[in-house]
Amino acid sequence: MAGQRRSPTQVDVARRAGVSQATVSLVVSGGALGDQVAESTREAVLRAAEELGYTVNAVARSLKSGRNRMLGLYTFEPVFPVDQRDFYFPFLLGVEEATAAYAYDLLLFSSAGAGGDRRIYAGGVNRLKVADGCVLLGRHLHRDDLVELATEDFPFVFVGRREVPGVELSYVAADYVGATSDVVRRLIRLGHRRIAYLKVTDDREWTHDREVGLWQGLAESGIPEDQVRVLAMTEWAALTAVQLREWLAAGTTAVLVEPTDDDSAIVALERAAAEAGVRIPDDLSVAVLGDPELREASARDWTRFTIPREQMGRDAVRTLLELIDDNTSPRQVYLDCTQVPGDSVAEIPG
Amino acid sequence: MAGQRRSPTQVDVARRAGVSQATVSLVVSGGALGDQVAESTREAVLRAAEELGYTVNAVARSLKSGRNRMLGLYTFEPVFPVDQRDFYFPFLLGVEEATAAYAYDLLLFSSAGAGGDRRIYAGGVNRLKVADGCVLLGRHLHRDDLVELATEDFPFVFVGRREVPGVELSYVAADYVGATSDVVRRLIRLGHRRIAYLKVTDDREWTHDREVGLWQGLAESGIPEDQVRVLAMTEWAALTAVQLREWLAAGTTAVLVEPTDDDSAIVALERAAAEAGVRIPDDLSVAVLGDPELREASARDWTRFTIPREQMGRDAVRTLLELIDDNTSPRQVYLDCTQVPGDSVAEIPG
DNA sequence: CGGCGTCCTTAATACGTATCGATCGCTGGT
DNA sequence: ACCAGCGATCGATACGTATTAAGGACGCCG
Repeated sequence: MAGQRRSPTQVDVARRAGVSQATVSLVVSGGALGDQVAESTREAVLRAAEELGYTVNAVARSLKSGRNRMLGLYTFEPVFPVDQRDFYFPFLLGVEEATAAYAYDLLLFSSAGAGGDRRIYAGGVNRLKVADGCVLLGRHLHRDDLVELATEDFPFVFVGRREVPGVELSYVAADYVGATSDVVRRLIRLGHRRIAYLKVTDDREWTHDREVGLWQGLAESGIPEDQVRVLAMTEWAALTAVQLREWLAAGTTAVLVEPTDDDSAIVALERAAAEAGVRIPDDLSVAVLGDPELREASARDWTRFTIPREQMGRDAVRTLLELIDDNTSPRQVYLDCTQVPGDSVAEIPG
Repeated sequence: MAGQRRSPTQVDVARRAGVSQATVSLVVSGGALGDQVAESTREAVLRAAEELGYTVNAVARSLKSGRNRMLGLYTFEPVFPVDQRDFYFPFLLGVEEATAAYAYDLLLFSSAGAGGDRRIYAGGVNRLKVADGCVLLGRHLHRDDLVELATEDFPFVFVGRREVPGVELSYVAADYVGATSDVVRRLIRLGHRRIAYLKVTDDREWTHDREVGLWQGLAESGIPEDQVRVLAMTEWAALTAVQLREWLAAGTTAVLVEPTDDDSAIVALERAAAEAGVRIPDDLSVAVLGDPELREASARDWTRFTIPREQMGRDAVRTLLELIDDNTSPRQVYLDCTQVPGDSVAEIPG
């Protein structure tokens, strides 16, 4: 029952077929030279392999060739994004789909987070290398790990723009700059002139890009920058009914909101508006700079843009395979977001 | 930029530290003998490793040890169940969770289905063996593959009961027999005596178990078997308004429905009932023998039972690890389903 | 000063495969 | 009869690590 019998190797097959191990390798893995094996020999080998129940040892093979036909997926998030409600789930979907399409297998590095903090080089070992390359994911990344990965020349692609000083990374990102400036230009076109911006303090790439998009949208519309009131996340305690009324009194007609993990900004804004008796969009237009989940938290059809998450996953895989196969230098890919009109933005008459 | 530089090995580190490769191995992988390395040597090695950016090669390591700390997940379904609406998705969730909990990585064999039909032994190669063991999934399995897997002594666990003549498999299954007999006994208790049963023709384990549960429930309630009218799937064309009225006329008060991939049985039944002017549950009680998705297809809260899918995934992993670590003989695990009262079953007045 | 044990390090080997160069047998041409 | 040429096969080696048996340095005791 429980023999734990060592599975047969090419040597076993060779012995049985009366040929050398090299010949067995030629037959079963038949590279370019696989044709030059005599038909009778091939049959003998295959029969022996069949009888012994031989199967190729993928580990040994990849030790030799350095290739595995496996792509890794690693996430810096504390828990692996398999939950369908998770922000990251669509990325996973896209990655899986593309991986399968290219006839690779997908290795989920779930184990990495078992002990709390997610590090690639836990215990000095880089498990990622079992795969031919790796797609990375997550907000809470460790830049040191990325530097180390890059210096090792290990092929990887981040989903989302990530910058590390002194290193050129590959990533597939949503074009937040373009999407945000589109939103701003649209607001201006609708007659808005004074705008508030609820910003995440944590100054990471995604926040930075939205801010750049904001200024860019203003510039392109010829609106001076001092027409914008920026409220950073630490100041959210200040996002009260009083604050809202004050803004309105000062002529503010629209608010841009950057979504967060928990979408608390949107919820806070909605609550403050309700308290202040401010109607959206009649008294105040609101545009969300992204694609919040907001299952039960808010039923409203916000004016927003959606991030092409599945597509980002697919493109990450494609880019990764280019890195691996063509050994090209790092690439940065940007994908357009899709504007969703929604009903939280109104026109300012005349 | 794109040097594709070979990453440093223990040999490189050894050279730089002025010791042998074996010593490096002792230091970095420090087995039981790791302590017997002089402190000065250890420091020198670690420094050299640090400077070279050495990381252990997981492939080579597992070639040596025969272990990988990877579990595989393979599905016989045509497309990998990453879609959240998929029947199989919760299994995946459970498997992933448990895998991570045990600090293993999860290898999704997505590639296997790229060329249409899913076979484990595509091209004579058993890719599954890269992993230490494998969880299997899916309705459209190839029993030959299972036989071959079993004869190879490769550890694997099926999610769902699967039987193959002459081989003892491991699986984690939902207790369909118990759940169905519970439903039947409940119907009897409510006064139902003549019952119809809509059965999937394709006689597989899951159908068989429900039928066994049906007869068992009847027997335990002391109801003769001829009180049941079985309608197999091929006869669904017969599931018309006329048929329904005929049943009612013959005294049938309840219908058991086995769910299918597309839940077409339920939809067909609901449509026929509407056509015939038969109200559920007033004129006819309906119990679903399972856990249909039915997103838009039917809004009703059917009387049914739910399959503990995530738990099955978790238990599959646990069982698999027992097979691997303790090298035990095959195990079969059954998990209880949960009855959901719903509102499609009514009492028959005394 | 020899013998012995302790502690540290190393050489050698195995894991299973892929691949290159070498070899061997054979045919056909001159 | 000899050699070129070719097709088929094999021997040897490398991939990077873990492990075991053996070796060497050193100190301690008699």
